[in-house]
Amino acid sequence: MKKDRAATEDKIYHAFLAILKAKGPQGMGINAIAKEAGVSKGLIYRYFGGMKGLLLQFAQKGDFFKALLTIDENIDSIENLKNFTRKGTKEIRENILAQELLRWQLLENNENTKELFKFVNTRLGKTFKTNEKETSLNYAFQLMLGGYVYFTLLSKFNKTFITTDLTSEKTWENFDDAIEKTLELYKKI
Amino acid sequence: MKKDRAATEDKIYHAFLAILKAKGPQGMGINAIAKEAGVSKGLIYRYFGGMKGLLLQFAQKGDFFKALLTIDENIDSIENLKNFTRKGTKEIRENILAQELLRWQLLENNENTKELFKFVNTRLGKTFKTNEKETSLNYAFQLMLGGYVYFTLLSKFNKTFITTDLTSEKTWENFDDAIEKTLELYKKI
DNA sequence: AATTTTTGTGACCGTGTGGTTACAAATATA
DNA sequence: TATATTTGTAACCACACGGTCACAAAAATT
Repeated sequence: MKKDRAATEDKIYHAFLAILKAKGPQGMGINAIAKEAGVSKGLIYRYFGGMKGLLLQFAQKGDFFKALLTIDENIDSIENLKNFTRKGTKEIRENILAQELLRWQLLENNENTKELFKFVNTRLGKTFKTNEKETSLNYAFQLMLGGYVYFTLLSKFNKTFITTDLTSEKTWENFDDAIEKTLELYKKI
Repeated sequence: MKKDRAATEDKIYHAFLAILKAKGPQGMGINAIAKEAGVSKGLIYRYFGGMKGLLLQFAQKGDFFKALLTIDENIDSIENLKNFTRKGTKEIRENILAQELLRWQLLENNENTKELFKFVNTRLGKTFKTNEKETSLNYAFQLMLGGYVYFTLLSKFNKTFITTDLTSEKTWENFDDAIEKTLELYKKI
């Protein structure tokens, strides 16, 4: 049998990503990862230091919010907010890894995930620099983005939110338009 | 030993509620409920038909969104939306049972929870009658309410969202104000 | 070539899970 | 009072979990 530590670590790490994408935080576990990687779970402890170390590695590599990182425009004007929104909402709905991370944050914050979430938040803070002024616009914008995340996460297991069809592409366009429209209303005052 | 089926069923049901409130969907399980109720778990199967039946019972009793049910004003004008918002956001942040239900909806939708969530949604649909016109206002309002829910759920395990302090009462007032302000902007057009 | 170190495996442990069942105690019925 | 029925318990099952460990195979070192 061929032995290659680097390759094995890779297998483990990518199995971790695959599990997170496919099963979400619920399906995440040492056994599942080991099985997916086709490797003895002892190696996860030896090479990564168990789940905690694995999550830390994931955090430091930063394999999430990838596309959002390319947005380095300052978000100070409403016009820039609008640009950010389109890219941001698109990213959120396409990046399943990010979705599962955001879902995870709603479930727990234990010794294992603590460091990971700290990384996630600083990373988010870097890209999502709202103007620090405590304006209604700022809070309204945060609420709408939060709602976008909420509905995105909800859509995994629910077809509708009350009467709103979460499976329809038109719905998401309407959400986008509504954010834009709202920003324009604030622009006028 | 005294034997009283009705009393036992009550113990089980209230243990279920207590567990859901205290531990959330994650801590929910037959063993935990039986232990909390101080009763043999076999009775949960005999009297309720296991977790599925227990959830169904919970759904039919409708012990959630209690306060929201008292809001029977029609939400057709923006002024009514504003009233609804204050009461609605207050309810969301105070009703822990509702929070854990909403959290649950983000995690799974299996054979057990299926019927429960259906009930939850129809119940929500009854109280949360937005105007069915597909206006930007409507979508913006939904997004902001969704964001409110999102941040509420997030606040259980996270002190902040990026730089926004989720533990500060002022923050939630700002959110409320932002919604109201936004609605007023829409009112003017 | 002989020895040490690294890599990988599979069995094992304790614990917790959902679910069933045999049996005893209490209650209702006759 | 004797008999049937309901209520409750505790043991038990198979399984999955995280975690450890002794041991063998491969690779590196001497």
